[in-house]
Amino acid sequence: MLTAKQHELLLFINQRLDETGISPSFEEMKEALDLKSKSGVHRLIGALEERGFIRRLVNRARALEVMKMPEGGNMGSNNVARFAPVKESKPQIQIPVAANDVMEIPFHGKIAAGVPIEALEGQNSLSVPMALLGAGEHYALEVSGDSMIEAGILDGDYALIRKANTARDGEIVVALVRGEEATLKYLRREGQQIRLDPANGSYEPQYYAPHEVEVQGKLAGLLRRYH
Amino acid sequence: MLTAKQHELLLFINQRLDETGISPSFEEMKEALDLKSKSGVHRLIGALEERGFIRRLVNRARALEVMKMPEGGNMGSNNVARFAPVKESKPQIQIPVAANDVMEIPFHGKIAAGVPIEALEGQNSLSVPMALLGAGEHYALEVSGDSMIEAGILDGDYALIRKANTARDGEIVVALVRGEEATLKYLRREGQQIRLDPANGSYEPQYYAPHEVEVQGKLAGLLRRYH
DNA sequence: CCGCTTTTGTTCTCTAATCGTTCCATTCAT
DNA sequence: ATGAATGGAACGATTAGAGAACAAAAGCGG
Repeated sequence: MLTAKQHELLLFINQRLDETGISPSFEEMKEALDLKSKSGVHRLIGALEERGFIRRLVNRARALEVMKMPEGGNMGSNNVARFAPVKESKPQIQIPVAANDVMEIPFHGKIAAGVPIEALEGQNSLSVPMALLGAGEHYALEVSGDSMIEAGILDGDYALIRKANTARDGEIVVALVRGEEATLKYLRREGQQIRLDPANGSYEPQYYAPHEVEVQGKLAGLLRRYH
Repeated sequence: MLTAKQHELLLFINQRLDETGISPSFEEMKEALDLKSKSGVHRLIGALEERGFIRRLVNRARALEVMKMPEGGNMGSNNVARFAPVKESKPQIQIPVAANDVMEIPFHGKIAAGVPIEALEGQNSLSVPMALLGAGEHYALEVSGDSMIEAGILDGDYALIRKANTARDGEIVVALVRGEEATLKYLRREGQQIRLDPANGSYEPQYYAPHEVEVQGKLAGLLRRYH
């Protein structure tokens, strides 16, 4: 895979990086390889780069980085046992996912905005891993307010909702109340009434007649971003 | 990868972050490098950022963050055993998936499992919307336990972690304690001590000496699945 | 909440030294 | 000889240091 000189240079670079953390300059490499011109180093670097052993920023001073070492070459400063043969310790480029475990779902704006959801159909969409969703049709909402914090749902979170007209007791649903207000709540039935339960001690459960509440979907997943 | 000055500055930043938790200002860095103008510092910072060693918020005071350290450079707080093999010193490149705004990140198992994270490198991976991540290298962990429930992080959630060696006060980090136990906690500095704060009234904050705690990353996002 | 001051970060211009790139002549080994 | 490796030197780009003016945040007092 490598010529003697290339191997020697690679070893030198790695050693320097390891000892000082500073890449050698072409001049220094020239010295180390006992060459009399930098042009040779330039070619060797090119070869090493082409073969994927090093990476670099062109035209930048001392901007070398060792990507992998040939078999037998010790690398790294870790004095601890080296578990993996160097080879596999540098998984190279990550293979792009075959877009099939990802799903684009529409983003419908904020919930608890006092507006029925369907109203604000934006064309924004969000890509989410399919693993978070099940079968069925989904959409996303941004959670507004703190009424569900005790369920670990915070202001600003993105709720992934599976469309549904019904839900079982205790599930978290998007409920449209009197055609006006969409909220995310625990759904519970109590006798002839529907009870929407927030998960926050400072809010009270709300009771409605069945015809006042329309289930628009149930919570299937949650995304949060920490800035 | 680095020139001498860049290396020196990086070491200084890392040390300061490690000791005080506060990034140095340009003025302080100027002094530390024995310069007479801040413009040089500015250029060095730019170079370090370009090379991925630090991250920063432009126009924000003292908003530096060390992403990785060069080989051979001792990373401040870990005088403790370093278990992680080479991996972390040579991060692989994360490639945004074809046109989509989705990224594959490695899944490293459960946290709070009593084992350093790097140790249980599976090759599992998770696709997450890029919108949830920022720049940098990320990985995912499954949250185990209820120590962070008051922060809306529940048992079974997937935490998306951005690799980093430092964090600011109040951030949620993956902390490796004494090289043994990895936990997700609020990081706070109290005098000469590191305080790891759970978000659960039934748990007590824990105090450690700086060298006992190694920050392995900070919380960047969260995924949850409702069955 | 407004305006003021201080701190901190950004940009620009010069100058000098270091560093990387390129092209071409030369040498070496088969 | 002939292809590959080497040497040499000119050239251009980056890095670095200094100084100053400017812009943007943060803190403060009213």
